[in-house]
Amino acid sequence: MAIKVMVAMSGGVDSSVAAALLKDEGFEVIGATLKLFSNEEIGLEHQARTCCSLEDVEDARAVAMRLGFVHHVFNFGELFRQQVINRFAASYANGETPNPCIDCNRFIKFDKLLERALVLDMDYIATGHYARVEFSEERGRYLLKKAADPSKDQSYVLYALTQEQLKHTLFPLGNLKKSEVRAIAESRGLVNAKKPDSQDICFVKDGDYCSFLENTMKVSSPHGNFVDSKGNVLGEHEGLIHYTIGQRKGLKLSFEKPKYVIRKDLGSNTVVLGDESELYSEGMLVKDVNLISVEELSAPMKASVKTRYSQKEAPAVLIPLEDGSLLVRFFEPQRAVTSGQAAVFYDDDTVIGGGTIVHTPSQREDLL
RNA sequence: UGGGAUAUAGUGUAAUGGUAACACACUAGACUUUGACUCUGGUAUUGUAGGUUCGAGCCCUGCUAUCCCAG
Repeated sequence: MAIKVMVAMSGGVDSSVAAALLKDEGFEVIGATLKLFSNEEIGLEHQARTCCSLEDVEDARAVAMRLGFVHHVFNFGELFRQQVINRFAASYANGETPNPCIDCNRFIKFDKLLERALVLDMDYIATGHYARVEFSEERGRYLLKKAADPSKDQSYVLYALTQEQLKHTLFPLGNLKKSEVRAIAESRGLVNAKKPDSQDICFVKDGDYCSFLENTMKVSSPHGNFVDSKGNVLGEHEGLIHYTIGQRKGLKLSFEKPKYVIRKDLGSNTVVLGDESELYSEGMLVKDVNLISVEELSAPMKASVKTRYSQKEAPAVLIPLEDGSLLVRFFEPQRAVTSGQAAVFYDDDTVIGGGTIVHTPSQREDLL
């Protein structure tokens, strides 16, 4: 009997090609497109184009039809709002810089969608992510690995997957290059072969997350002062949510040298500016840790650590703490380590695990 | 309404009298989970009115503005 796979299809080229490849390999494929939000919900005109627009659903459906398999649309709007959008807003309101894609993977695609797939008697779900899953006999564990194409690797946003989830997950694009994927789409005559890569946060139109937070989510972020590390007032800022650690542009202030956001203080509603040199951290605390390649960490371990998406990994030591969080010490101080962002630990191309960065300079002293 | 000094892009500075430079900011684009970082471009005829000179930001005069000292 054929192995059954549900492919999460966004309407983009990647997930479409993933479906095509699985079909070629003889899997019994069902396509599923998730309706995650409505335009009204995210403060847009009914007609406006977004990633969950009707066009995208139609693209996915067209591909499914062309390749000859069934296609469903699931409405996960309520869940998406709770688990992704609300968490995103809460994180910003708390002075952090969140990564909603990770939550979407963790709570929606690889949780609720997988659950539904299993209920429908599927063996696996598959997505168009650029990453690889392997089972290690030696460890008796499923491993998450980087994609063969390092420039497209998305293992960073998948660090939160559990063994149970990985066991039922396929990433058909893990060994392909983006150009190869486009070529396959082209040769199959898929409608979205030339569709631009998606980027930015899918539920925020034009990258304007500030107005989304303030107008749609009603997050209040009053103006306050820019100060230097000594507390001298340098100017007025437009609300904490407008800034992230390491930010240089958009401060609307000029000095002899470029200034960067080195800290945000929720209590005093101030944004602290400083020189590039003040951005570096010796280490950080990581909470909500999910481990993949190992069951648990009982002793300090060396790893390469990524503190932001598309940022180079840096060597560090992971030190397990009693409450399950990790203390991470870098070999070389790292730039712009930011609360709310994910820290992902690698051993070469294998994901050891990851978690959420909790980091404020004031904590640095007692922690390190 | 006494004396002195200065006046160059949004900001801070540069330019032996010879066709305005640098940094920051802003802006366009690339990259991008981050209007982030980074990268590549773009943006002023020098407070104002005259004068000297082949030629003035640079010299001279008036005006205006600002700063300092004295009141």
